[in-house]
Amino acid sequence: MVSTQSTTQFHEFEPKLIEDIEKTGSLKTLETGEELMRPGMYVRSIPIILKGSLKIMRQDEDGKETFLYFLTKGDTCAMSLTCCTANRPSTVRAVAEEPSELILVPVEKLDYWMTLYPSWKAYVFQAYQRRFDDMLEAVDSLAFRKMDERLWRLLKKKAALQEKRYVYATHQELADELNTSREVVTRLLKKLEGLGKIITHRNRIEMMTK
Amino acid sequence: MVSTQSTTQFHEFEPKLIEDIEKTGSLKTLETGEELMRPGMYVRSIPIILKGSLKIMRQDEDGKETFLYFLTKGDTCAMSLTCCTANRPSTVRAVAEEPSELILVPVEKLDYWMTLYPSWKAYVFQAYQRRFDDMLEAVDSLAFRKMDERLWRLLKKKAALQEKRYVYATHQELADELNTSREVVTRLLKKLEGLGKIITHRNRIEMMTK
DNA sequence: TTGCCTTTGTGACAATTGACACCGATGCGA
DNA sequence: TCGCATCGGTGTCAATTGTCACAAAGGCAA
Repeated sequence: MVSTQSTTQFHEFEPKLIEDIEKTGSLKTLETGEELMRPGMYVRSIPIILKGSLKIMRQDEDGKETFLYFLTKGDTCAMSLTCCTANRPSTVRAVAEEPSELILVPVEKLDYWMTLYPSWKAYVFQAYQRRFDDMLEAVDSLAFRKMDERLWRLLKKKAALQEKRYVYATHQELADELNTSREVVTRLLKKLEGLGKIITHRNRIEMMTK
Repeated sequence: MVSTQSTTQFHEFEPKLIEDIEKTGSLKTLETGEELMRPGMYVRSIPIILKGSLKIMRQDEDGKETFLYFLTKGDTCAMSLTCCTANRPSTVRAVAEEPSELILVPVEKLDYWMTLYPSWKAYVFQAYQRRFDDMLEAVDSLAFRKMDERLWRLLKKKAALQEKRYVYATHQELADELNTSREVVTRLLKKLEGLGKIITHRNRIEMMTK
């Protein structure tokens, strides 16, 4: 049972639906870096993010990774939707980018609520649509941009997430998210620093432009 | 009005639905290379592919392109689904890979049939799911694989589409689909030929392994 | 046949990125 | 304070890919 407090932020949901979500959903808290999902895991519930953000990553067979997109307040995971309906294991990794809170809704409700609540149906379709856009942006980044711009955009996204001027990450962590090496990130960060876009600190990067 | 012939291949659809599709859908034929959709275009109908295949490409601002995935018989375009429901223009390009036939279903039916026909709902969700998988594979290709393997896999996919041992394409066309240069493709094809995987001809590549 | 356009082949070189080695700086805990 | 693990900085070199220049080969039409 979830407190009314947490779900009333979804204004577009019917009161009855919010009630249903609170009744059947369970609250989950994640620390920064904690995993919600990993490749191979079967998903039996749909997460709706109340607070914080999740980083969605794709892994290859050797464990190499690449960042796909962030999920933030109000978002839900399209992978969970597809995995649940097809009863297949996840093919992505979801990890908390910051301390986060989410509601886990049992899969069975997905379909049932779609027929019952128009707002739920709209929400699910909007989720698909947004994740499609996110995936296309990930493709753009990989296909068309060089590492320096990919890094710069990643930093801006991370800063925007928490609306802060500091991004807390080591060079190695950034390298992992871009599927490159730590040295390359160090070099490119120095370049960005030379351009006056950032100031590097230990474990932390200061963003100089909005 | 579409002939019964063409839609009866969708065995999972209820007879009533097939009837409805035939009543409201319009048939469209595409020559190889003909465009069904381009970025910026508003989509007012959902295409269901009856014959042939479509190549879905992503473009950047400068017109550079990268291949995303193929749609074949029975498939529908998830982009159309998201674009229609959100009433936004397309962000991808769809072009016939071979002579193709499709049914165009008016957008209004999308929602209506979802409530009416369980099989249509399942079809739409399956479409989302499959395109998600396709996008993930595109990301894998871009993020984790080098150009030689990307080229080899593209050739295999193209050969599999038509179940033939010849792929009809110039080096320039392949280069465009992989967002690289013609010279690189030529070099890598020579390498594949050296490995005995293909034989190159003018305008045509002969696949040696299944 | 001749001319011309398209396609393919290739050498040389540059830019980007990846890999390795190694060192210095920072910060924490014993 | 010392020891140690983590993090960041840098030089060198290699692999991959992109770019340019130019030539050869294939095929079509006058």
